[in-house]
Amino acid sequence: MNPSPLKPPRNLLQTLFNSPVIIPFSRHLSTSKINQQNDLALYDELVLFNQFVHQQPLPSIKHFCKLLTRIVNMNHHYPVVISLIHRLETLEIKPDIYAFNISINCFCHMGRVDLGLSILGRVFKHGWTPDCVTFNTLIRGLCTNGNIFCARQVFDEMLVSGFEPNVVTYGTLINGMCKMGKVGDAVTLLKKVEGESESVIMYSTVIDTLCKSNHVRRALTLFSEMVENGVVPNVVTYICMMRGLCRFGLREEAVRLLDDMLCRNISLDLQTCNVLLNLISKQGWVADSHSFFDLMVERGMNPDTATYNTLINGYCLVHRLDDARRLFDVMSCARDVITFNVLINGYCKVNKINEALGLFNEMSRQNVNPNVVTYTTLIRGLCLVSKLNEALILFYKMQDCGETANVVTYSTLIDCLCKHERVTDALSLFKLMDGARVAPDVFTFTSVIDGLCKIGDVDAANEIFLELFNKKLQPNVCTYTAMIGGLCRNKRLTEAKELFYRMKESGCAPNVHTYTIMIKGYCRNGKLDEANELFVKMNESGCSPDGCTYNTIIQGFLLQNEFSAAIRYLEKLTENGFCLDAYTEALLLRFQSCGQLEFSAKKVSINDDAEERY
DNA sequence: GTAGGGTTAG
Repeated sequence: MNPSPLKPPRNLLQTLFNSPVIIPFSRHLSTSKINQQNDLALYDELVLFNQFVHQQPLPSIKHFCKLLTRIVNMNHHYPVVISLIHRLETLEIKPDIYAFNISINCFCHMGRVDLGLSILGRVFKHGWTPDCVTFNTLIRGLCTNGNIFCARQVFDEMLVSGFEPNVVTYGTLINGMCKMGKVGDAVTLLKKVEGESESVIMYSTVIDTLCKSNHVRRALTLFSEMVENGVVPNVVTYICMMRGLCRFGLREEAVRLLDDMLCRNISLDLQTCNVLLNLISKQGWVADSHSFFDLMVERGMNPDTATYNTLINGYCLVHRLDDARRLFDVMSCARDVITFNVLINGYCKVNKINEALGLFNEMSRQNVNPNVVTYTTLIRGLCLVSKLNEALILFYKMQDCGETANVVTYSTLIDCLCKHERVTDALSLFKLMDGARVAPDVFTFTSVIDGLCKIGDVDAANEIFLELFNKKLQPNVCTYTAMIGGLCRNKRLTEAKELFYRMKESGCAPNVHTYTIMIKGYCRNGKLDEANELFVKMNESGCSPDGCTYNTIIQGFLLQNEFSAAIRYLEKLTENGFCLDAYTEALLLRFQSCGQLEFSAKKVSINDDAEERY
């Protein structure tokens, strides 16, 4: 087979270095593959480099540096640039500080900060003076490689050697500290440079880190301090702050921040508006997102399809399907596949499968092609209304239509089959994935593990659990909880306990479901002291019990005739505004009627809908 | 050559 004329030969560099003549190369622009275009662009630059090398007199090092920068920016060809610089040296073209900085940057990006540092030594050896960029590049490299300590040392070295750090130096170091979770150090450093107009970037970095590490109040305080210091927040600052406020459901503060931003007349583009709109919509604050939408229009912005999709999704999230539909009908720009998917998903979530299917049929009339998401959404919708066979038919139909099922499609079906106790069907689908070359993810594994546990086949579940590790996947809290639950239900308490502690050791925090399942396990095995102990522990580790946890522990005590403890928990349940479930209520009545328990059931609210989860 | 955020659906 002939090699593709579009691809440079593999030993390109070698050829170029050894060749005294310019290599002829015919270009074919018909290619559509991006990587081939990148190869072409690189090839062109390499040809140019080769021309430079053979020019007399030689172009200056500046010209070479410009070329090298282009190559780096093109597609991060760091090793290529390193070898080109090496080639310059063999040709006795003296590198300047620019060339050294480029080398350091390349080495840092290749994860070889050590080599970057050795370049610094060579800079001194050649009698050159490093500049701020030299230090900044090294500090950045050290930070991204996790060596904040060394980065700090370079920074201190800079100070004692009389080099003046600039805003970028501080920004780089602050960013590094934030990424390493040392936000306190970052704030201290930030205080040293506050007031600089460019410090908005540093403030944004710290604000973002605070928000992402659950310190949204501290972020808000820093935001105010920043404004007081005369630093004007920009769109980035607002987006970071808004995301934090939305994540913690602080609606009032979020709306105030949005108003503040609009008052400042900060120039907003459509894309930024869509990002903000998405944040508000995802919270289900439809009234706020709609007024923001109106404001966008007032300000002369033309909402695009993404704007409408975001807004429609917001209405769907709060189950206001009629409003979502109205927007869908009146939208002033073209509907795309996402518009349909959003609304179809909205209908599916409220079990309106016929409306969802109606929209699906509407798609072809409007010349919008359904994609894998459309099919997966509908499959999920069908499963939700227990139409499993129809879901399976659609699964095969989508593939007939040329749409390939992906891991989400498989996982959705497998999960639904498991939940309907059709574990054998789920397993055959699970095995089918291998042949279809679709790699199962942690969600797929969790569904299968849970399904097997629920039908009592804990050994099979455990095998799948081990397979997950073999596939280099990391179990999440649901995976662990499913497995622990299975072990508990099968009276394999010691193994369950072991896994519970192993989960914590691996850095996966148990949630309310995990704790409740463990508590139930203890209760069922008559270990009420340990159940009690864990109940206290879960509170201490910041995980609040829910109604199900209370019901579980009350049932445990009642069944062991530990009535006073049961009543104590019953009171706590009431205090915290939770309800009894049907089973707890029946137990209470049973013990009351045989005179073993004196308790007025009137004091507690009973909720027949409260489900027994485990 | 060096510092920050975000792009709608399962």
